Amino acid sequence: MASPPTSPALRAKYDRRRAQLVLDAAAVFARSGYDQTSVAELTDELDLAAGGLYHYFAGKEQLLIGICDELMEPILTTARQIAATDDSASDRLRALVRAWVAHVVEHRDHMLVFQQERHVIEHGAQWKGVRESRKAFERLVERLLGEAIDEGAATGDRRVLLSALLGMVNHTAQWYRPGGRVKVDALADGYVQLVCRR
Amino acid sequence: MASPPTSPALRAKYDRRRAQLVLDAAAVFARSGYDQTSVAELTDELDLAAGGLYHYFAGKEQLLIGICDELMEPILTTARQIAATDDSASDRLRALVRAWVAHVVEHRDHMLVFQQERHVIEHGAQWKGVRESRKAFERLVERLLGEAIDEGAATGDRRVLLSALLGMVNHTAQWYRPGGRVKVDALADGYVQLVCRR
Amino acid sequence: MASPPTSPALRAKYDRRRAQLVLDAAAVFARSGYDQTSVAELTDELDLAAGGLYHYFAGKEQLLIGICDELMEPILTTARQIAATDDSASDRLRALVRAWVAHVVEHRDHMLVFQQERHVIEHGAQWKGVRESRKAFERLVERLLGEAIDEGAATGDRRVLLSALLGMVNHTAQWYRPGGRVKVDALADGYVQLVCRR
Amino acid sequence: MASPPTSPALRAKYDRRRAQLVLDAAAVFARSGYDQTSVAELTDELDLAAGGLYHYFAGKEQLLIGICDELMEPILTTARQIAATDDSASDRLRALVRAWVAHVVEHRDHMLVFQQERHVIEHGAQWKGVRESRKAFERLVERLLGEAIDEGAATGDRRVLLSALLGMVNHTAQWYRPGGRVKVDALADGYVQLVCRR
DNA sequence: TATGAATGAGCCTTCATTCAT
DNA sequence: CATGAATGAAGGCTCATTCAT
Repeated sequence: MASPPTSPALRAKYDRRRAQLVLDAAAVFARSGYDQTSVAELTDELDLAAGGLYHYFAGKEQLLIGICDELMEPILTTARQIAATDDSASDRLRALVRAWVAHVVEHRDHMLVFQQERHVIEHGAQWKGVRESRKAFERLVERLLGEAIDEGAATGDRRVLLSALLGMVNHTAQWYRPGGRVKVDALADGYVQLVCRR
Repeated sequence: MASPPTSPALRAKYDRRRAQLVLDAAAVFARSGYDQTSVAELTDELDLAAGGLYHYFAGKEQLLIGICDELMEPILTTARQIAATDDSASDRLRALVRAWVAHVVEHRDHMLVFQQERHVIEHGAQWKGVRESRKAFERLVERLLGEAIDEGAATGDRRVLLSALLGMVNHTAQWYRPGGRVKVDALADGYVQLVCRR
Repeated sequence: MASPPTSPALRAKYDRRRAQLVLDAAAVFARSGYDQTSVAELTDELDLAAGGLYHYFAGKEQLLIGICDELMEPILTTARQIAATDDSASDRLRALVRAWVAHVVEHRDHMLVFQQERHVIEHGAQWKGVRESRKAFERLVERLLGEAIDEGAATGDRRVLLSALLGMVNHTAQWYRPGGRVKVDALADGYVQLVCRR
Repeated sequence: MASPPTSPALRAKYDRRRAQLVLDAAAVFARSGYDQTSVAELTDELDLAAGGLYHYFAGKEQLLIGICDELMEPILTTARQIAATDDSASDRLRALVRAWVAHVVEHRDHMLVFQQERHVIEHGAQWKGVRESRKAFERLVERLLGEAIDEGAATGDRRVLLSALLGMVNHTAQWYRPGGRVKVDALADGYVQLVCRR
């Protein structure tokens, strides 16, 4: 892989291009499968020659890491901010789920790619960073659920509630299409009600 | 691939061995990844030489189909039987979710492999049968949920409830270990309560 | 490969079976191709299990050798007898070509298999015997042609006449079907006329 | 297989290389046998790494098709031109056989490979084009022979004469070496005399 | 003799990656 | 920066052959 340009102007252009490539690649992988898409097929769709990709990424896997990072980091940051407010646990939970569902819907391709390669990500050494982000996010949700239970806003086993919430929200990527009958916030609120009402 | 033996005695032995291979392969794939496990690695763990697999399966993918069939068919049959009883919708739903969660837990390996290869299964032509089974099962759950709503046992959007239930139950395979604190039936009942209580 | 039985009665039965297998294999190979037919496919058509073949032949190639021997040896013997008579060169040539064409037609399968594997036979060390037979036969035809030229029954370059005769007679296997309009002897006589008339 | 370059300059280079590979492969296969030569052995002799072949050909068989096309198409075109002239049938026949023998001699490798794989070519579905060319050529020769018979330049059964001519000319590849005693045109004329003189 | 499960070397092909231009 | 030809390791699969039954 070539090093990025050092001149600031060129560096900005380079970074823009790189980010766009991650985005486009996410779409291609979501549609055609990460493993099932060869670098040749990918670069075809990216309007790049086979070798051109390696100016921006050290390898195919770096693209996958880029996709996962774009998926995890913003929602983790947002979740931390929401969790840190003074609202009631159930209010913070609702806000978090809304942001989370919106993020999943907006990053549907990223999510689908992440789920395709879940097994690899959970086991490979080079995936530690992504794994840590996922775990941090889940712990955060779990803490909030615990507080909601303590508050009386939810009942049941915290671990079970967490798993249910993770399952239902993440599964959203498999079927939800924006612009359909169900609005994102309504969907998020629906999920929260399932977990919170007694 | 060799044809199966025609003599009944040998055929039974052949079928037993084949079924066991599917079972063992599910375990290997669940642990090491379907795509990440070469046939050589697989047959190593199956105590077979590389070519030996092809006496029982026409290709690596047939193994995957075998795994998916073992996963889908029994639960679809069971679900149909449960749905056909005279109990109330919420009782049938609870029974179905109990059976379903138990099946997921007992076939954890199968489930994890299925989820690994979900993208391929949803798109490949040779996967039509497996896809139909999945859809039939989901329609069945959806119908039951609709009845539960009509009965007043559940409230909310049927489509959303369906997706939530699918998400939470299937996600169970990612974390649940039998012999832990949470019992299977309690877990299933917990899921049903989330969906059903008002 | 198991050794043949020593008891004369059993040995005769064994030899009969072996000869029949060569015959049947020739038909299968002629139709489906020697290289394109696996031992499994072959033994299927021979009503034998895969391993059964190895009671009669040390390997697939021994079958091919058997086919070639059945093809070469009788015609070589016959040709030698014909060449040794006191008839004129052109009469002996006619007699030889008649016998030869009849042999090719009756052993069409053998011939087609021989031609399929001609390259292997011409180069492999284990094929020396078959090669020698072919060369001996061709030398015999060449000598006869030389005599026919000396006699004035034919004109032209001996080497060219030989090659033409070999080409036309052997090519017969590619198209001739017994029972058609052209009779075998007429065909043979036609070939001889091409070579002999002035 | 990679798609050919779109830029005209590169495309020309690509086509040149591809054509040269077909030529070189014909020589290798003629010597070592198409079936007996692994892609690894072939690419060794082609000064290419194992995978490199697949930039130019979708598979080993495409090489064979390329070889056969180079063999059939030029002679078919030439034969059509010769047949369309106003010369007498026997003159056209002589011209055709001269061109044909020259082609066989110049494409000895192609011819030997074609004959090696004759069985496959006559039966495989993907070989229809090559088969049609062969048949078209043979029909053309047959028509010319018929005219020669009608003209009184040849006598005998048209079908037999055709088969004889095909056999002798094609067999030439098995033994003729350019630079020997017999010149190509003399050889061709010798063949024509066999067929034509009364 | 006969069976068919099992072997394992070898095959063709794919594909992420490199590098001269 | 970009190209695309070339690499070579690794993959899934075939098949002649062996051997316990």
